[in-house]
Order: sequence, then structure tokens, then C-alpha cells
Amino acid sequence: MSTIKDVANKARVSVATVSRVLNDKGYVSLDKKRRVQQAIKVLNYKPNEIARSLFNKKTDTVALIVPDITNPFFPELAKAIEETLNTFGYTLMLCNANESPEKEQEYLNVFKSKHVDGVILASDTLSIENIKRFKLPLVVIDRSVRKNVSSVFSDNVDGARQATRFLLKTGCKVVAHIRGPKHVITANERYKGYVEVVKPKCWFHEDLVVMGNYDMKTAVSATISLLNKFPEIDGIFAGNDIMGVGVIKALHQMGKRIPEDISVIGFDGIGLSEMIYPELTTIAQPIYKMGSIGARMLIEKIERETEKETWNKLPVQLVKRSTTNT
Amino acid sequence: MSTIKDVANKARVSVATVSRVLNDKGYVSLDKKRRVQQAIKVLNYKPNEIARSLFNKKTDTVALIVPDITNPFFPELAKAIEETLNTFGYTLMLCNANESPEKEQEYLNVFKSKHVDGVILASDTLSIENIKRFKLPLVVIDRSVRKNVSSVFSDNVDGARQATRFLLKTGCKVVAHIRGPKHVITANERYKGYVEVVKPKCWFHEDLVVMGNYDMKTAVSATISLLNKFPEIDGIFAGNDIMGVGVIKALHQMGKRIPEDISVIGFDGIGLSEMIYPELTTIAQPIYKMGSIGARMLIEKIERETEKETWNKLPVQLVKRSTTNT
DNA sequence: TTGAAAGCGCTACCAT
DNA sequence: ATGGTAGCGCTTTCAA
Repeated sequence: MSTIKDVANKARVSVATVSRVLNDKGYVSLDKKRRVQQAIKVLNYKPNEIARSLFNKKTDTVALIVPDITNPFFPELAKAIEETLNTFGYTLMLCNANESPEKEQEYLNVFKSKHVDGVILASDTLSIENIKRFKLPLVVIDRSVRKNVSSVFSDNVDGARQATRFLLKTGCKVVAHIRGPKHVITANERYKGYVEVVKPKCWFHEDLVVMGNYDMKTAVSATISLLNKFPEIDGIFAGNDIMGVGVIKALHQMGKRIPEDISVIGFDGIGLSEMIYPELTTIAQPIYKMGSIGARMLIEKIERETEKETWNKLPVQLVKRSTTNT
Repeated sequence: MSTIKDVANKARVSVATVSRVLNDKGYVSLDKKRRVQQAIKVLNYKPNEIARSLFNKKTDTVALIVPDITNPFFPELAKAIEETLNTFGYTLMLCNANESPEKEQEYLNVFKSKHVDGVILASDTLSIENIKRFKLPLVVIDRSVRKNVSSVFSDNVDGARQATRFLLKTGCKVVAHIRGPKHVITANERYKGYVEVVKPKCWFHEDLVVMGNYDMKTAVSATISLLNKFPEIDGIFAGNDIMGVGVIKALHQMGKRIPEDISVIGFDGIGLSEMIYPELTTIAQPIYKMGSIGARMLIEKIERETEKETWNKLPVQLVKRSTTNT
């Protein structure tokens, strides 16, 4: 690997001059400029970004922490973030915290030593206070929504209201909800939206809400126990699409027809929701947009060195498919 | 952010001494050692890995290039790789080439400048020759299998044979195959295994094989056109699980019963295959193992600085579920 | 317009 | 056992 020195030698100029043409900064005569460019080409020289970073205190890399890379929502989000970052000259370091606070903590330490320029957090095991101690430019996506950190997220409450109302409007008499974990904000918000709509109904009682873990397995068992206890249920609002898929699976197993016997609606709008049969009606988050906006917000923070925290609530959209009546 | 100098000052020793205790190298008296450790704690000092890398020529980072992060196979693989890497003190840079040769090329350039220690390649748009020019420690997983590069992959030919035979054994009379893209090696190998088994059959003809793109959409249309042309088909071997899901979807739409009318088998063993209904019978690759072995192989290469290329073919396993007869 | 040299934070060599 | 210092590859002052 050739260095700036090699280039300088070959072009018979000083390293300072090479640096100048590299960064297009300061004066350099056309003649020397050409000689340098020539030498660079001949030697196939590429600046050592490590050395550059040491001086500049900038690595042009950004880290993204996701809670579970295996949940299709996050790859979709990651893709958007990565693409946006790339167009601005950053590269992404994708980290899977695997729902473990220790790992998340450990990552933050690594980021600090490796001097990543900023981090996007889609995980939620650590408190924001804890993370802010690291003094890294930060934006939070989706899960953790706190007033005092830049964040982008969708309107979960409204989405849940829409979902529940839609079920009711299309003929459901008794709508249950399989909610996500207590410690996940989006789960709480979606629950809130659901309750708002059903609370006034005479048929509503708290046992129509059951806990899931935002994964398929728990949704299957939740569905089964729900229907065994309350056979009158004819609509289920799943806290996310993965659980929606679980509900469908359970319903199939139980021999229920969808949507004739029971309607199902999910939340997220991940690709999976249209892969299955019947295609899942869902509340679609603008996943790509969330990622792309989040990335831009972070870059803004990094480059403007601003402390200003901004807040971005995105609208969601009902996508009618085949697990609900028309 | 405090530096080694700050620590040295606070502990009233030289930076050399601090470096020694940091790396546990060379002699240092117990007294000074304690003073240094104390200072480190007080200042909350973390070594600057950038500076370290500049000297060591080692970044403890490894890059993984996947063709499409949105295909669930790759997150599962990435997870395994990341976890393994982490236990050996490396961090992973996950890169989504998005099936684009340009992006893959661009990434390689970045890796070179950022001095990643090695790369794991699960993508296949670039030729190995092209990649080898970069002279980076490299191991290839899954897709590109070349004799002259360290690689880990599963026994696709055998898996395809097993899949096809199983369909036949469970009563299928005419088995079709929806294969993956021509330029993807695994697709060719699976095709080969299928052909080996069906070639001797009197009912076999080349039109029973149709092209898919390893995604759901193409599988749906492939299934429909296949069955319209050849209604006698009663078994479909899909080139991967995503396409298997597409087949199931198409079959549902066409009102076919699975497996009574038509049996389906996939390939990969991704989580998705058991999320859908009916659960997809498939040939499971040892995904986690592939990732973990690949990561180890790369680390071996990096740390031993060996040029030796090793080759690792892993066995696959038939997982009987509900899309096939018993 | 150009080059010499200091310095980014760290490691390792060479004295002592 | 300890410290001074050169040097990793680069950028940026400062002088010329």
C-alpha cells in the first residue's frame, strides 16, 4: 500500500502539496497538480482513512443499533439508513444488540473508542440518560421516544385507532388486541390507541388484551388462549406484523376462516405482510422514510455540531388487504 | 476525551509506562501499575482505537457484504457472524450491496481505505479475480464458491437431491423446479441435484424447470404459469424458502390444496419457513454454523496471516413439515 | 505557490 | 523497571 510520501516522491513535490491536491485546498500550480494526480493514478494510491481520522477526529462512519436483526422490520429500516448515509459519504456499522442491555452497553463503548461520528438507536434496552453520558451525536428511531432526544417515529396511537376502528367498521363485534412488551414504547402507544376506541363499548373488558413479545411464537399461543376463553372474538388487532402472521397461523390451525370468522390486522407494513396468504391488512409505517429521515437528522447533527434536538412524528397508513372484510 | 498523556500526567509516569499497563506488556512496578489504573478510572480513559490502528495496522473490524439484507437468510447469517466475531474481539461492518456490482466495488474501496482487517463475502456480483486484487483477507460464504478462495457453503447438490427424492417418495408423480438465477452458484447446484434425480424419469422434460429470482414475486408468477401449462404437476421444489413461500401463496390463490393436490418443498430453513401456514417442508442449511465457521476461518486468516485457502462443505438436513405428504 | 515541521494518540525501541 | 522519542500517514500552520 503506497502512502502520501510515495506519491510525493514520485511527483517530486512535498507531502504538503500532495495533501493539498487531495483535499483541493490551498494553492497548487497546475503543473504540480497534474504531476500529483498522475502519480496517484500510477501508484493506485488511496489515502489512509485511519491516519486521516486521527487528525480530523472524524471517521465518516455511523453506527446503528437494532434490537433484533432477525425481525424483518429492522433490515428494511437498516437498508434505508445505509443508503441515505452512503449518499452523504458515510458508511454504516450495523449492530445487533440482540435485546441485551449488556451488548448495547458494550457497543457504546466500542463506538466511543472507535470514534464513530454518531449513532442511530432503534433499540431500547438502555435508558436515554445512560446513553447520553456517552456524548455521541444521537438520534433515536422507532422504539425509544423521549422528549429530550432527536427522534423519528410514527404515529402509533393514531395507527392503532385506525386499525381498531377499521375492524369495527368492517363488521367486527368484539375486537381483541395482542400487544407488545410493556417496556417497548411503541407497544404502549398502540395499546393506548386501541383502548381509546374500544373503551366506550359495552363488550370491552381488559382481558381482551393479551401480552405478546412482538414475535410469532407468542402471538400463536396468545391467539389460541384468547379464542378459547372468548369465542365471541371476531377481530384481532396484532401489535405488529410478525404477530399478525402468528395470529393467522393460529387461526389456520384452529380451522377458523379469515376474514369470514375472524378479521386480523397488523402493524408495520413489512414485506412479509404481503408474502403470506391471505395477505395481511396492516397499518403501514413509512419505514424507508423513517430510516432516511433519521439518517439525515443525524448527519445534520454531526456536521452542524448542533445540540438542537428535533422531533419527527410520521403519519401511518391503513393498507387494506385480505385478512379483513371489505 | 482524555488521552494517554493525561493519564500519564495524572499518574506521574511516562506515556510509555501507561502504554505498558494498557497492553500488559513489558515490566512495570506494582506501585506504578496501580497509579496508572487509578488514573484511568478517574479520567474514564478509553484508548483511542484510531491511533492504535494507525500504528498496529489493525482495526479489529471485519466487513460483511450481503446481496440483499431484506432476504431473511442474510440477517440470520449476519447474526451468526456478528456474534462469533464479537467473541473474538472484532466488530462487524454489515454492508448491503443491494445486488449492485458498483456498490460492491465501491465497498471494497472503502474497506481498503478504512483498513478493515478482512471481509466476508456473501454476495456474488463481482468476480473473485476482481476481488482478489484488493489483497484483503477474504472468505466467501454461500453464494460464490470458487476453488481458490476460502469458502463455506452447504451441500446444495445433495440437498436438492434429497428434496426431489423426498417429493417422489411421498407420492408425487411429476415434480417441477423453480430455480434461482443463472449467475448464482447455489441456484445452479440445486438445479443440478434436481435434474440428476428426475432425468431418468419418463415424465421429465426441461420445461418443468422455470426461472425465478430467489424472491417471492417471481415465484408466484412462475407457479401460476407452470400449473397452467402442466396441470399434471403435483410437486414443486422451490430453489429457496422465499420462493417456496411464493409457491404456497400462488397455490392458495389458485385454490389448490397443500399437500393434497400439490406438495411443496423449499431450501434454506429460514425462520420464515415455519411462520407461514402450512409450515414449509424444506432443506435446512446450517445457517448459524455457516456464519460462525466463516467468521472463524477469516479470523484464522487474519491472525495467522496465512495464505492457505480452505474449503468447507456443510451437510444439509431435510425438515419435514406440512407442505408435503407423509 | 511551496515545503518543513509540528502534531493527532498510540506503540515500541533504545537508553539508562 | 522506566522514560525519551521516533514514527505510523495524514493535515495544517508557518515561513519563505
